[in-house]
Amino acid sequence: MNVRTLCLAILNCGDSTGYEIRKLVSEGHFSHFVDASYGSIYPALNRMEQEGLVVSRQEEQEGKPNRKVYSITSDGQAEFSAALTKPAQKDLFKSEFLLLAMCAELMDPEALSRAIDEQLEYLKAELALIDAHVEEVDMAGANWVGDYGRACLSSALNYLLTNRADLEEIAKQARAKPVLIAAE
Amino acid sequence: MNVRTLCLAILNCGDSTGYEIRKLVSEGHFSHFVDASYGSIYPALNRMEQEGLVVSRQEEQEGKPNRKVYSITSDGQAEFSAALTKPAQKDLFKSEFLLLAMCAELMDPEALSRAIDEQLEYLKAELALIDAHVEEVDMAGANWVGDYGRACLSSALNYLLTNRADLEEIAKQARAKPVLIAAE
DNA sequence: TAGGCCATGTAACCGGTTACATGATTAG
DNA sequence: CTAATCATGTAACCGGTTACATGGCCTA
Repeated sequence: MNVRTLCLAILNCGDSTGYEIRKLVSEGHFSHFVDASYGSIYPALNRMEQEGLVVSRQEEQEGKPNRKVYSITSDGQAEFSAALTKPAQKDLFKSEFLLLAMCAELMDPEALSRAIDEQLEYLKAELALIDAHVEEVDMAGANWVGDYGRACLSSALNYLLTNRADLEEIAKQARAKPVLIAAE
Repeated sequence: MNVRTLCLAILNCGDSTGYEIRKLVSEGHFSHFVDASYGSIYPALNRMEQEGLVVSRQEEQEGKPNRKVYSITSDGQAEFSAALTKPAQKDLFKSEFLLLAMCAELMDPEALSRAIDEQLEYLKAELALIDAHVEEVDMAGANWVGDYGRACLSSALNYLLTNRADLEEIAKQARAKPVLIAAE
């Protein structure tokens, strides 16, 4: 899923500006499963306007800069539909924390404990964000997606809380033993 | 986490070749939370050898091409430790499926059902992979990480199985009603 | 005999981020 | 007076992927 299609998806739900799209995808209720920055959103919007997939109008505001409000066209909707029809890409998940956890035996116990604390905070923050966003959004799918996210995050959180000691034990015991590599 | 550090992490667990590293990170037991391809692994390994973070030796094999086996040096271990000590990057999660789900009301019900089926298959396949990998690996952290993954994936799977009908209903009802956008 | 696995590597490309430029307004 | 928010945009950079080149061996 490239930024282009992402913008179409959001504009298909209603008119918006580049600024608002960025907020949605990197802080708002879309931010849990997509991301994009100004540097990719604005050029994408401009190019799509040239191609006739979206149109824009200037909106003046008092005390604030002008907004450039984009609307999706029927061509844009067609392109978006086409994107929806073909099989979705697989989820992408990258976790530095799990890499650390995998290498627990090589880690300094304190550094590991710190990493666990941070992961715990991160998971809690994500859960809180979902709660905050779901309230303020009225898309039909949003609640469903919110609950999906809660299910995953809370089971991760729960696992981490109840099993962190086991992981920390691995780091401690490895530290107690003489390092194997040195023995070779 | 860049490819460089990823290679160091793996070499810190034991000697390996570029070919093996790629297998581990994109098909093996690391593939659930990291990824990298030949085009980034080989250059990273070469550069790190120049910098003295790793060393290599040729190993001849009968009936197969030579292997270039890399070992981490003490300089490499130092760099890796440094990377472990500083706060880990947050998890990165991108999901085209959740984007579709969010836009359920705009989707063709059949396309949505297909997407759900595919997501279900994907989650099952990931779970099966974990089971397969955990058996063949002896790293201390691997079981812990495997269980973490199972916790997340199985709750996602479970949620999807028990709640897919609700999502499908959103798509169907939106289709039944006249499209709102057209009414504007 | 075709295709897949082993194994290493490179070059072109690309989708994106980071950092910057600009500038008014409002809140602390 | 400072920092943040609103708002749009660009240019340089970068980390990575894709696709290709090479070539022997093994399996269907």
